[in-house]
Amino acid sequence: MAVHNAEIAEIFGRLAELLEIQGANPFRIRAYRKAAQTIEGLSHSVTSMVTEGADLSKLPGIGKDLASKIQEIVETGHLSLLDQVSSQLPGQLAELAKIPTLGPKRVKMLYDTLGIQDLKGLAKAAQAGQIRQLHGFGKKIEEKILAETDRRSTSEKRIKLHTAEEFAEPILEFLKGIHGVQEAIVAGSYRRKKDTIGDLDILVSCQNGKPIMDRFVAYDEVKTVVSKGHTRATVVLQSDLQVDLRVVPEESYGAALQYFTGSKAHNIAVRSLAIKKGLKINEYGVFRGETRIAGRTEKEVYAQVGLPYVEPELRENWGEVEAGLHHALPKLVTINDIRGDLHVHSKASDGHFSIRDMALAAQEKGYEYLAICDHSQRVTIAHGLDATRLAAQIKEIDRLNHTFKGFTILKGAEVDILEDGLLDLSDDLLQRLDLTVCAIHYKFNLPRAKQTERIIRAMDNPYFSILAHPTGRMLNEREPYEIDMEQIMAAALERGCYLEVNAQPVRLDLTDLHCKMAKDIGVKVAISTDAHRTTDLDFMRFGIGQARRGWLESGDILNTSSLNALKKKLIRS
DNA sequence: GCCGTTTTCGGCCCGACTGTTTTCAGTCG
Repeated sequence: MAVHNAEIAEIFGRLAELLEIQGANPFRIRAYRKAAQTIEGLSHSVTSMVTEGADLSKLPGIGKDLASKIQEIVETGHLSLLDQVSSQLPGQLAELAKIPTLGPKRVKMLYDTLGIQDLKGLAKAAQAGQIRQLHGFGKKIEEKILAETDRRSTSEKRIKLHTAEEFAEPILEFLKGIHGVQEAIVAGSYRRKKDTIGDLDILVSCQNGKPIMDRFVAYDEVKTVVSKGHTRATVVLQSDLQVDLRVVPEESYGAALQYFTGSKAHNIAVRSLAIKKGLKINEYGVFRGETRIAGRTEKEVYAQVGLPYVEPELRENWGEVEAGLHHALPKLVTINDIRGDLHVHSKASDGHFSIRDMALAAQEKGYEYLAICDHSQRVTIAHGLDATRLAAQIKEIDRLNHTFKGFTILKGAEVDILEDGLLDLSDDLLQRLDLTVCAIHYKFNLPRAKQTERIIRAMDNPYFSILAHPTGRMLNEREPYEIDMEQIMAAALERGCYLEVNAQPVRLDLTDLHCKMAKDIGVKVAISTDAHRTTDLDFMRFGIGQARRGWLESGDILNTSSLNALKKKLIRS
């Protein structure tokens, strides 16, 4: 049984958390965290690297010791050191440390003095007023713990980027309207276009922060004020979304934006570069001794440490710092590179608009083409098309195309991949289409090897063009099904097939890391909205964000091609 | 535990805010 990268990362992450509570050397803890991150960001399976005899200690942040620990995990499925540490400390202690105001030190204290091991015990002790009596604790901390243990039982999830926009944009408008505000921007993972957002980090530049803080905490959606100073404040909205505001003077805006955009790991890497150059970077600027030598723009901050501007989507410490030093950063795809959408629905299946309306909307966006891909017959819940209805749709599209100039509707279908890997429509019919997007809609729970085989067998069909929403995940709703993505991508490359980055905010599937894997393997992807209504075509921006996080350039994307080039690429050899 | 254009030891990002203190540890981002 192959151990996945995510599992190895998880083991190191858990170990780091427990070691932290034990009070181990913080830099040793950081080493485990960094290793976890490195492994999570790899596009190649560590298990196969071990099998191939690759030297793991060549990986950044992984030395001799961690290399042998990885080997142990790959070979045995677990890490004896973690087992040993877990036997000394109950595993749930790490969960407690995730509660605001509780960190490793306080969790250790609670465990040592009151024997608290889990959320339940914590809530009980807080209700009994035991916590406030401990040294270093008090009434306020106890109240916060109570509030949090209450809240935990109701909600606790990262929200989708799309949802975050709905909160962020109005707050931004509100802040921009305050007298004295020069610039206001949402930084953090929102700016890095992560698929989900834990909280909103907003940065404002102005000369005097105090009045802005006063207005901010009085924003009408604010439920509680967690903290408030002259330059930083944290509030929680009615919706339980946390919003952090940071105010800096204009001359520090770039440095603050860089700092506040993160990621944390990226910032550590950049600041380490600065140290080597005898510089110090903080949110106010880049300093040599006491003198500020940069800070107004992000670009000049990066320039001081010998880096070109790094796009926010790349700032994950997934190799962008090294690439920047070697002038090898990708020129990321932008929404303007997109020439068409290769997966949309019409009301023939579960869409809400006619083919003509969808096409007009796509043309309005400046696209050259749009592929209508309604569901196939098996997907009855979406009113999938059988052979007769699809044949009629093909004729309709041919007719409609005569009415458009400089714009082409492509004939497609979202074909269900049946359990045995066959496609849900006959080859006779499929060959009359310009392309197919093929997807799994049923039987999500096959074993990994079977599911992988199912998809690859489907790709054997000469009319398979694009694997749609390849992992099937739905953010906060459904886990991805088990597949060997590397094997699938290699198979797609071999057969002249493509993978989709489904731009639906709830899907964003492929993930960012999968995009990076696709680039490494050399298989191209289609960024498609899976639109069910005309306005859904705007989801393209989320797909673009995801692709950019995966280092993809215009040339890595199928639908940046002109219509003619696209048609050639869709012909399987 | 990692790492090296101060290289095999001695560093490791950096500052704001809170609560519990009475000068600062702990937490957070």
